Amino acid sequence: MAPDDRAQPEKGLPAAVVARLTIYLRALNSFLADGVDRVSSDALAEASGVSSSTLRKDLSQLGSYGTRGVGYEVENLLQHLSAALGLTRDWRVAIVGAGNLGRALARYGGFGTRGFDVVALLDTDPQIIGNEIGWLRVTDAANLEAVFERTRANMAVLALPASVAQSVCDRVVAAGVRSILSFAPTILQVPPGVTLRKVDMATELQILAYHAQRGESGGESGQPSAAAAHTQAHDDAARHRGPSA
Amino acid sequence: MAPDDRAQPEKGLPAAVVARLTIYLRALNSFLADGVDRVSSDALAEASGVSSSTLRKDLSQLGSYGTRGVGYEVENLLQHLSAALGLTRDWRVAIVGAGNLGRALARYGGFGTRGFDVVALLDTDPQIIGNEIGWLRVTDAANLEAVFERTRANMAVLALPASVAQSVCDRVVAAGVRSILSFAPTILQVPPGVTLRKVDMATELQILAYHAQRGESGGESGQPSAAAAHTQAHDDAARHRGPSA
DNA sequence: TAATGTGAAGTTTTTCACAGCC
DNA sequence: GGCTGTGAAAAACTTCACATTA
Repeated sequence: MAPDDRAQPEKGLPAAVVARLTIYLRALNSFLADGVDRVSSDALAEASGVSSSTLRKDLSQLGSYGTRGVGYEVENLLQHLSAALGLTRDWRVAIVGAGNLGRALARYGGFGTRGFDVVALLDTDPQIIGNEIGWLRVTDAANLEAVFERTRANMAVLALPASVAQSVCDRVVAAGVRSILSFAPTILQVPPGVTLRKVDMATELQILAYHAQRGESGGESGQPSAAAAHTQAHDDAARHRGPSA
Repeated sequence: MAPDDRAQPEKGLPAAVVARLTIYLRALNSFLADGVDRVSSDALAEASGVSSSTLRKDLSQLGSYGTRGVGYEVENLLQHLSAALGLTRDWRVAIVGAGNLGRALARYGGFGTRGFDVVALLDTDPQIIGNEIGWLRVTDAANLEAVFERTRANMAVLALPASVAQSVCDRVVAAGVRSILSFAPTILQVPPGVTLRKVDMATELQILAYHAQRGESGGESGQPSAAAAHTQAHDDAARHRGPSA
């Protein structure tokens, strides 16, 4: 049995690849908006800021969605990438923390590519609870568990000060959420089976500082390839372990 | 051979290492706040969510700042990490875009660990220009070049809609900034010599979706090590090329 | 004795180069 | 002819294991 083991998005993709797929997705959407029907691996790689070999290797892990001698059909590839990333179903996101950042995120209408519904916005501040932000009303974080159950939120975005981040994170996990995006400037611990990603301006600025500090070294400039001409930084690496069994 | 090529922070650190240094920095600050004087590589690794071998390898690239049989002095290591990351000098950050996100970032007082001064906040909206946000007054982005020169900003944070991000980015680069952190949900192209990092909720959610979609696979559970028990995702990878000469 | 620092081994990721197909 | 898909080579990164040193 099992005539074809290839093209199994369910099988487990390297973290670095997943991170790049999101970039390709954005580049493809951009091409689509410009009315471009087909792209070559070179063109897409250029727009994405990666090498064309990396791009082809990445895409080949999902299956053979290109046509030799021609390239990739933008819309088709977009479909397959979306499917691979799990964007065909809808995700219900609860934002915890309606301070400056939480409000900004909630109002951020173009919530990336669609597929992510913000279903709740919570806070503990009585002055903020009840306010209308975007299409949402801020609910009391004291009822976090109830709100998560009612809205069936399956992702949480933490827009909280560092001091309360861990305890709220624990409650969110206890409420059954296993995908968390934290904007809190602190290290969080989550149990196995929960995926946590972290976005942090301080970290990013520090990395920029490192590169700025050492100035641009007098690197050699003989690279005939145009593929390395631009600069783009991105992230990757998400670890998680199996269920507690 | 080559008796001592080590301990040269100026020599170029792997991108993955730089990303982790920022985590160690945060963990160390946390230890410091708790009044802890010394940490072992095991303890610091645990708090940072990495293996102790990785931690020691990383630190050894900076030099030998630990004491065998004892561990690392928190304050001392903090100093050395800060120096390695270029955080001993001050960086002047201009935030371009005073919409919801830009305002949130500007008000974000604990700007990570200190070392980053927000020196300007710019926008094009006449209704926003002149407003006071935090300790700043919003200035007209039409004068971007003048503002950057006057404030001697050497880092820029872009909190802009995708539609104008590239053109503003170009102006920022033309103004001489070579370190840019973009929150705009779009791919940006910058010339060689400029370091760009990108923070993007859509990307992060998509990566979470991927992991959530494939559920937690029934991985084998025989790992005796406790080092992999928690989950933390972080970023890395920043490419840049030599000066335009 | 305890815990760092580090060569060496192992694993993952990227690049190369070209076979295969349109 | 042109461009994808992919094995093989190269590079980067992580883990292991232990010599080393306070």
